[in-house]
Amino acid sequence: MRVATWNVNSVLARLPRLVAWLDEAAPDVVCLQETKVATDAFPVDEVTPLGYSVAHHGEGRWNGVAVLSRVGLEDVVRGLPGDPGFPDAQTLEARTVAATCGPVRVRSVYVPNGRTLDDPHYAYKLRWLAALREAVAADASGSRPFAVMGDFNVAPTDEDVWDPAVFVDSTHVTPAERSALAVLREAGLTDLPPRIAKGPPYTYWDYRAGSFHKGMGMRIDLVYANAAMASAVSDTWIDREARKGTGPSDHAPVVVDLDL
DNA sequence: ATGCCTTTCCCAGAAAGA
Repeated sequence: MRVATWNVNSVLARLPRLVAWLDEAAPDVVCLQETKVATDAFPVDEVTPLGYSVAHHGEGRWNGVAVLSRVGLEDVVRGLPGDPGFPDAQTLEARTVAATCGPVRVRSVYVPNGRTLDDPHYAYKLRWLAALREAVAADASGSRPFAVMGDFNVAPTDEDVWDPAVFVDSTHVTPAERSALAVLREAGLTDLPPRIAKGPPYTYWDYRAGSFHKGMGMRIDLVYANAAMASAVSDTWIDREARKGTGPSDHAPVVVDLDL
């Protein structure tokens, strides 16, 4: 079984690349982030011919997450219990959706960016991660294979950033953000390390300044698996090919192969 | 110099991304 996560940076703008990638990589389950369309505006008709059912949680211009599955799609849960919201609890953003796909359960996440350390968005990011820990606790400690995967907007270690000096006093690398991930793992989750194919295991490269070709990347798209899933992993890899060519997302997919 | 690119809103330029 193959599961994957990919921040597509607009599912409509990425549709040709997404369909081609689904056809080629043939994942059984895919978590998407930054769909940037309303819940009922997901291009379902474009992926059903490939065998996928869709659970989408969108809001329009920003954010938006989905689970695509060709092995069943049940018990869909949109949103996050205890979501702090931004800028307030009355304004909830579409940043997570969970579903059971055959033998596994997955949760697609698009963690808030944080913007800058003195921005209210940064405090929101930390509170959102704390709420996520509570939301995944039962699945993480269960016997069914489970993973929370997506764009965490945190580089877990300095090895996950091309130049840590550039990120001094920036979001994505602070002790508080990394601690929030550690607390999340304490729920019973393991960060699946991507196999090193060529160079560092980055999953994101800024569109600007030729970052991809200069190797200026970060590993911020993560798969956090519980024990039942981690023990079944046969391979974890980053599909750098998807970041090449015409009209790519700025993120590459992370793919996990399972022997269940 | 605080952009360099891409996407959305929708046709002008702002906001956001990380």
